[in-house]
Amino acid sequence: MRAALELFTEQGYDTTTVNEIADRAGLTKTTFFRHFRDKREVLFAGQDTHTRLLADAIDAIDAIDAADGPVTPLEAVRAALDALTATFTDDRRDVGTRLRPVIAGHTELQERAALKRAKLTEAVTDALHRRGVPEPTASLAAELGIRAFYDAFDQWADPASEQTLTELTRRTLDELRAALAALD
Amino acid sequence: MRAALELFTEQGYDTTTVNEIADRAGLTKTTFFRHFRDKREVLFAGQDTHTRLLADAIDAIDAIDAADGPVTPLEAVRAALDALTATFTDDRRDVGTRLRPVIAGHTELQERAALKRAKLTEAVTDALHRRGVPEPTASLAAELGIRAFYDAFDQWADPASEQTLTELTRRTLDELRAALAALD
DNA sequence: CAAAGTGATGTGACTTGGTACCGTCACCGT
DNA sequence: ACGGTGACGGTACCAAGTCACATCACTTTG
Repeated sequence: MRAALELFTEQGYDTTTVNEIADRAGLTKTTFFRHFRDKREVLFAGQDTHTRLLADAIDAIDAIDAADGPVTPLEAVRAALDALTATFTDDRRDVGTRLRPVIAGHTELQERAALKRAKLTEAVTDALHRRGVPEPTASLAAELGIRAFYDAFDQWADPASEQTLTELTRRTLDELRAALAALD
Repeated sequence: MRAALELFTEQGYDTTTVNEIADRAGLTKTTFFRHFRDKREVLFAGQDTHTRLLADAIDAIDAIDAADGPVTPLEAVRAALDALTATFTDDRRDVGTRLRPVIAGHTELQERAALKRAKLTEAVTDALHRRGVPEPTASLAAELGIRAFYDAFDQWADPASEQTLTELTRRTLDELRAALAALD
């Protein structure tokens, strides 16, 4: 993954061949494809981790319910986002910074990103279903939360920003919720 | 496009080569790629038409403003959806019906679909911006509308359904709006 | 302790999506 | 009759992605 990101930023995404990536990593093309479904996937690995993080956080709420009374869907989403964003420590910020322009410049990568986002939303939606939240409330809450995450990530990836991704996400979610009330 | 959809349903998406599609259409591989960016695109052509339809409908509202007073963002979105869904006449329903399972079975196609959806949302968002709707209101209204369209399309593609896509979309949008109010 | 199993990697051949370049042909305006 | 334009065919080529087979380290088992 490191080798790939380096080469992509050095010489561009489409002018880098999988063979080059594998060479720099000290591997072969075949081995590369054993770890990544395709060339794009090397930039999006870790998605499974993220979906699990979100789902587990929501599933873990049950214990709290009994103690502090019912947890609303948006509160559950907030908890899930806290769990997810906590893993984005400050030393990984530059990865996001370098990743963004590469994705922005290539449609095939935007497609993968769009699907990954949809899968995250789906994971949160399913987890909310497991808590008994009905449709379409569950997916609306999920969409709002995931959107807050992505909006916040965009700010976080900016080197000028100094806040935690957790803080940014929380604030963004609050702003979105406020804007919703004014929708109609 | 017809040749492609036929072959995909007959023998599966990945077992059909571009050469076969071109052959059945009486063309060559080269000509195929002159019309479609890649193999997937043959199933998603018309996206440009849809984005233009949505954007134009919203841009056309200005004339109405003066007459009947201000139009809210969601009303503008509703008008855009009416313009879009009006083009899905009943004789095109079976295309949607056959398209759905093909896309559902292939990740690469879901990616393209996810990006197309994002692009539609973006088009609506931009059009709302042109009307002076600020962020994040504009994109929230856009997301809600596009989601209503896709949810409704899913019902419409079901052969059992007998309603117009316009009707289904309108009703879905109303339901989503109602669920929003109950979000928190 | 040897044999067999397991999992990660390498090797090379192959298919196919996708691009580049060039030639041909029809149509159109002058 | 002439040159321009646009759509198409043909060929060669590159790189993504697959597959079958071999190797090697490590572990499990009799």
